[in-house]
Amino acid sequence: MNNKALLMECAKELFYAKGYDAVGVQEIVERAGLTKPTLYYYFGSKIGLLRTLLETRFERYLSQVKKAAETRSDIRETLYRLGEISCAFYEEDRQFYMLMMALLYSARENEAYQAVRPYFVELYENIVQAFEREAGRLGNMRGRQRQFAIGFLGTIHQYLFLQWETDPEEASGRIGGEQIASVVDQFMYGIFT
Amino acid sequence: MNNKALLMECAKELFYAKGYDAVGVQEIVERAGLTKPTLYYYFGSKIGLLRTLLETRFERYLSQVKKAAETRSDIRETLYRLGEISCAFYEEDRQFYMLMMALLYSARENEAYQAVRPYFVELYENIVQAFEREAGRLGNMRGRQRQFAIGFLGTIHQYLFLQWETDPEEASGRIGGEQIASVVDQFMYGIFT
DNA sequence: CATTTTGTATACCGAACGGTATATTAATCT
DNA sequence: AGATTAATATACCGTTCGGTATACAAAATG
Repeated sequence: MNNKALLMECAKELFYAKGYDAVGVQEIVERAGLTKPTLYYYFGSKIGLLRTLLETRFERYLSQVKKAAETRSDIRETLYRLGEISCAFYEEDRQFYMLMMALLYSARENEAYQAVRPYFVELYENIVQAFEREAGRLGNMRGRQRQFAIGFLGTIHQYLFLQWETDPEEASGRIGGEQIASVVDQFMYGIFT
Repeated sequence: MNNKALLMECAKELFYAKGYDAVGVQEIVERAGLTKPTLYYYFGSKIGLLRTLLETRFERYLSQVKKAAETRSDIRETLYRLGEISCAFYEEDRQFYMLMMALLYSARENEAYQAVRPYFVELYENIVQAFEREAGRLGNMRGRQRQFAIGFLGTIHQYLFLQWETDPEEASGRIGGEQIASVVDQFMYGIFT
């Protein structure tokens, strides 16, 4: 692992454990066995480091979501696929997933929140689109696509958070596909009745 | 409003807007038109201020939850009641509610997280107890009371978060009781099938 | 009225903060 | 080989951080 990647990994671990604001630049470079100018050489600033970290890790997830949300198929099928993708993203790096959620829930005026926000907006809008297309076909959503999108993302996250509380470390292995299906089913029940 | 209450109010607003770590003691006292020794006179430390704030506002909510969770009645009825109490708590001070949630989602090693944690543990354990009693009557929960408790709290929060996203300020007025009922119903469907 | 308690301000502390000017080494290019 | 660029370190910057020693005023208490 080169020093740039090393710094991102160390920063991720510390941001996850102590929170973005509570971690100093000094602390990050010490963990990496480097010095401050090296960090500033690669990232320009502390927030630049966070931004690069988010970009690197979130982009692939987002592109998968985009593809799934654009694929014309049954809405239930689309939601299954989105659930699977999200779980895979969670399993790939649980710490990173939880860091993202913590940032999402942090204060609006905070730099760290503003750094994650665009990614979640894009994620959210892709889900909205999926419901939007379904509405064009069924016409029974009464403009509640945005609520459904938030609700769906919330439901998935709630399920993953439960997994996390049960077993934070990666011991238990993959999450079963049929479990995701039942979560989606439960969500669909709440929506279409 | 006396200076102690004033400081707590200013701190709440700033913590909500910028995050606990991102707010300096200086900033709090400036907003209140006071000086640092006054803050330290009342609260001893920055974290002491947060702790006092949480204690003051959370205790009443918690006592209501306790009462509702202990009351022997149909589980559906109990969950309705808990949903109502939680919504009332949210409406009483939306900023404070969102601050609490942000703190709950913040990093484990963070002082601020450790300050809210006990309250959520107690909240959570009261909900577990309610399910526990229901299990004693029905015996069909297979030890999943803890999961149900997290799931229930998550569902309620998800609903309130949706409200918040739709209208952060207090314009829209009270949330209807029948809406809460339908949220609880949806949750119950997921659990008992 | 004297004394103690409560509440507030001035002025300061050492430490840590994010960030940088400058130098040096290691690798790449011509 | 010489020049250039990329990558790293030493040592420092001013600012802000959480917190405090001290003094003083107002209010309560004897």
